[in-house]
Amino acid sequence: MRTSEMLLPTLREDPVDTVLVSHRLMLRAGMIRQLASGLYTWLPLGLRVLKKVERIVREEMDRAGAQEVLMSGVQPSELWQESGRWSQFGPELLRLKDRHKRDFCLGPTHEEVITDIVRREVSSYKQLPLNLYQVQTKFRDEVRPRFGVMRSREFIMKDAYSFDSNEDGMQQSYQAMYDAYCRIFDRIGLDYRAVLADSGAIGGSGSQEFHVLADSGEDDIVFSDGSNYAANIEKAECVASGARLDPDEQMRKVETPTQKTIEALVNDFGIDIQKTVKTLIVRASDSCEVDFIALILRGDHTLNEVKAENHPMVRSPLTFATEKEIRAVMGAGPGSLGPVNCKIPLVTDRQAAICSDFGAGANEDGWHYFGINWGRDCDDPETADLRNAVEGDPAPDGSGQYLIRRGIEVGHVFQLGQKYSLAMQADVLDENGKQTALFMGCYGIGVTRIVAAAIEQRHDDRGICWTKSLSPFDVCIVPIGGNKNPAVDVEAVRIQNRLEDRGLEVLLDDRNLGPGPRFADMDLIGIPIRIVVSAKTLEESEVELKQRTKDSATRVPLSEIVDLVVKIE
RNA sequence: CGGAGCAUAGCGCAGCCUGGUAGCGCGUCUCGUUCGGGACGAGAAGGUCGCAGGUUCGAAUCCUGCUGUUCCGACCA
Repeated sequence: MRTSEMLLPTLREDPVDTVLVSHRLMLRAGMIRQLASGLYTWLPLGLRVLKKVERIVREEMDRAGAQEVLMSGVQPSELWQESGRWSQFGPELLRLKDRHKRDFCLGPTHEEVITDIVRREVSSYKQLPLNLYQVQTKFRDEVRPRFGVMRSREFIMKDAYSFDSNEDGMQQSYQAMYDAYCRIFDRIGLDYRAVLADSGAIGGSGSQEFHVLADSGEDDIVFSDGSNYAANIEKAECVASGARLDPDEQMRKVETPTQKTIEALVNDFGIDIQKTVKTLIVRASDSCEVDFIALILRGDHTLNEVKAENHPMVRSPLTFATEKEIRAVMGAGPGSLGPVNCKIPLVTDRQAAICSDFGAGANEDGWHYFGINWGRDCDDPETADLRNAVEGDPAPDGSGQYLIRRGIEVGHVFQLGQKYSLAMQADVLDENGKQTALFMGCYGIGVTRIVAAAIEQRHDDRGICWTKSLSPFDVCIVPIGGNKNPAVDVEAVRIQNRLEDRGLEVLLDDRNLGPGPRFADMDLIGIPIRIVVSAKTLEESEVELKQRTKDSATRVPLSEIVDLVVKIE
């Protein structure tokens, strides 16, 4: 390929309104252009990278025994009503009507469609296990698309679905996908971690996410410094550190006319923040006899909304009480709430439950109690894991302490179990001729997001630094001074042909520009190997070889250049 | 959905306050020179100033409404 014939609209200046390096570099390198909020056109250079990712994904999925299919991006509402998600999904599901006024949606995922095809076409356990995947455009009407293709509304995802007749089989299928994912991310060359995850609204039992570690990531990933334990902060278990001490103080009531926050309480009374608790009022689940319950956390901790929502007494979705509701049930406003004389059920975080001699609101405006002790001043608490982990927390397996890093979610594997097969009557006959609902797994990889994540991890101040596995071209050739010495251009083309004969993808930068802008562009678009052909080096039958991530170039005899380049990893 | 910006040539921006011929840099096109890290000269093209109303003799500029887009927050298999 020649740059003179390619649509390669590189930008010299930084585009405005780009927060992420990857977004800025993808625009500058001419990989993508924005069409509308959260919608992008992939230009030739970007598409080449995208296809590299897709190819690796396909090869490893095929190797793991999955079969590729392609499902419609537009889906009929009936299937979604059957699974119950037509009403569960919010405005993120883009709904539309056809000319006959029938309801459809743009598929944000394809569990319903795949379950439908399998229940129609698969009727016997002998046809299992089965794993079907596709590489498809998904659409989710994100509230706030941002960061270029990192969080766009339309994006390409590889989604796979496994079907087994029993739970054991499902777990084997899940493990096979987990292993395939590791191979995929290894081959792509990402620094990633597999972490435990909440299965969220999609439902099911086991779930792990694959995260690329990057400061720009949107998720907090919690690791143990002493073992392989790693989890999304949504999921990372928090155990109580230490044990509750015996009471030292008597409970006393203190007037706190202006102290409505933990911070004010700590500042104005000089008490240890770890000797305070805060009280949050949320709507109770339908199974409770009351409308609201109170969640208690230690003063320096924050509520983990996913954990809270998963608690049987808490309504899903998590709904905080309004100030008016709080006053009605508690008799005091937020800022003066606490466990003593609390009129509604309490659920207390494990760590808050081992506090002693602590301070909390008195459920009376303008008053707090200090020196509170569980069991003496209020009931012994019903405990649960409700808070977000913080660095230094003990790991639940006792192996060490938590560290927290940012991660970009690029893959997610779920054991769905029978959630969809039961809702949609996807059954097969088992060995005994008995109807049994399928055990499913689903497995996603954010293909477009991987391109951005790879750039987040591999770039410098001049531009992108592609790994060999993702680079849009293997080598670029920059001829210099061809206008003076025609041998330069002749030799550049000869090298190009010889490299292409060896199976490499070569970009020849034959634009009628000075060397400066061409070097800058080749650095920007990140081709890992650069060959410079100039009159100066040609006199000695040599060319210059430079690797994108190395500081200096080397001189190589013309006769050896092709063999040498082929060998570079 | 709350809050805050922005919208003028392909890109980046000035002009708006104080109404009166639409500008600058980069890029693009032509010719010539130039070729080891974003060259030089000469010439040229390119704009319903986001859209719709209003005020005015006259609106990019003032007023109203709308749309798009970005950022912060909430949200997010």
